[in-house]
Amino acid sequence: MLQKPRGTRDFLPDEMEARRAVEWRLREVARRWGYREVCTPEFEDLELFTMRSGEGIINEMYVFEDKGGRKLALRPEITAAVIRMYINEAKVAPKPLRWCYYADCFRYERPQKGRYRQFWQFGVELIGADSAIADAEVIMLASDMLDTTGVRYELKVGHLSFVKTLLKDVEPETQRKIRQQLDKKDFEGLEQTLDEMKKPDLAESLKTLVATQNLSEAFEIVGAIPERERIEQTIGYLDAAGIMYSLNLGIARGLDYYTGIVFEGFADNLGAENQILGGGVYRLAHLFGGDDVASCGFAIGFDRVMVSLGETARTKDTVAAIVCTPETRNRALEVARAFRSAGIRTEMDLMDRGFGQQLSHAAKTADFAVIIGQREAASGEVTLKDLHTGEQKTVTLDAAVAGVVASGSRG
RNA sequence: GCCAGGGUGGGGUAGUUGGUUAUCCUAGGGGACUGUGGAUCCCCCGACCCGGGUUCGAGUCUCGGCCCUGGCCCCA
Repeated sequence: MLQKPRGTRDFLPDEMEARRAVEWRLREVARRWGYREVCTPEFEDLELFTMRSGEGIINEMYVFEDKGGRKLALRPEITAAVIRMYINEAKVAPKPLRWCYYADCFRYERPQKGRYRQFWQFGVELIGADSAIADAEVIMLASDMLDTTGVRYELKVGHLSFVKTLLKDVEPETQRKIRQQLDKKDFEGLEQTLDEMKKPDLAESLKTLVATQNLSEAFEIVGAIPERERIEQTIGYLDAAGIMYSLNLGIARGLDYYTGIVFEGFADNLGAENQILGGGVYRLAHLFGGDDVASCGFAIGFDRVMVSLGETARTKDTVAAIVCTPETRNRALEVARAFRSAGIRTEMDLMDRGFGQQLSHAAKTADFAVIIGQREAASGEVTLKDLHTGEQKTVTLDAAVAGVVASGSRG
């Protein structure tokens, strides 16, 4: 038997409905904040991704050559494509741009819990607003969006300037290493690295920095930094808005293009792959030949959110099953159309089942049976049977539709 | 890329020291039933992940691969 490709998944209707429900809640929150949806190609020039991250990531991407010999890649993330799109199509649009997207991405990695080779991200990008309130808005939106999914999470907010300032005399390669060690709280490795550099005194400062929840203390450690006022303002807005977050100045993020505030969200009931959100302030456009516009954005790992939510109760469609005889089928089609026009999911027997079998099947798959036999066809009424309670009554078509609609709004 | 545990009808399972046509439940389809439902009875459908090896004989032993689950690594 043919298998689906490694790391991909099939979604049956129940799961799709659950996913769409969460997806639409996210979209609705984004809409309320003014973030409008965009869509970029599923594949891009390979260069778009290597320009930013280096050739190394080719190993972790789906890369292919098309019939014209172009080197292409399935998108491993969306931010680069959105910024390319901004430069191509929207450079002169009134700033700021508030965009969001929901899209699948592809990475060639070893699958495990919460990590798949095709996965979905819901993200936002705020382009062209370079201010404390802009940074705060994106973090507040992140918080709002995670809240609406119902997932239980922790939001960590940091800023790259602290560590960068402390390490400003350190060569880039070592900086990278130290930031990773900080991110992982690998203090032994950190001390070793600093010893090798003959700067053991830095270890204490760095360790205090990543542990502190106190912004003033952090500023004392690093001394004067130009971003101080903006950071204080951003944090001030978050506090005033009552956003639940914790300060974590050791957040490294993977990439060098982040320049300011960074933040990450973690689900509290997942295993190794528990990061469900990541984002920050970055400058990327100039890499792709655009202006040096400041942007701030984040992406939510949609699949991990769904894993974290688990088998939560799903909103179920109310289903009406039409039960009829061959002679009354035309009338039944008319009745079905009335139910569908009222927004009710309505299904008819397609297998020439007998009357009793239709009911038997309806009892398994529907909430209501709408019975149209000879008697109902003659009188112009329908018999509406509530399949949960067993109650039934013969009423007008309008009354039957109204009854089913009312039960749907109930619950 | 590394480590561990797995893979028998759609789902869940049994399968003895290797031994006939692979067990049971469930789901699905058909029938009985003929205008009131999940019952009952009958019938049908449908599986040993793939390939090599050992053997008279492999679901079972062995090797390789594929896939799944969890962890490491990485994480744009």
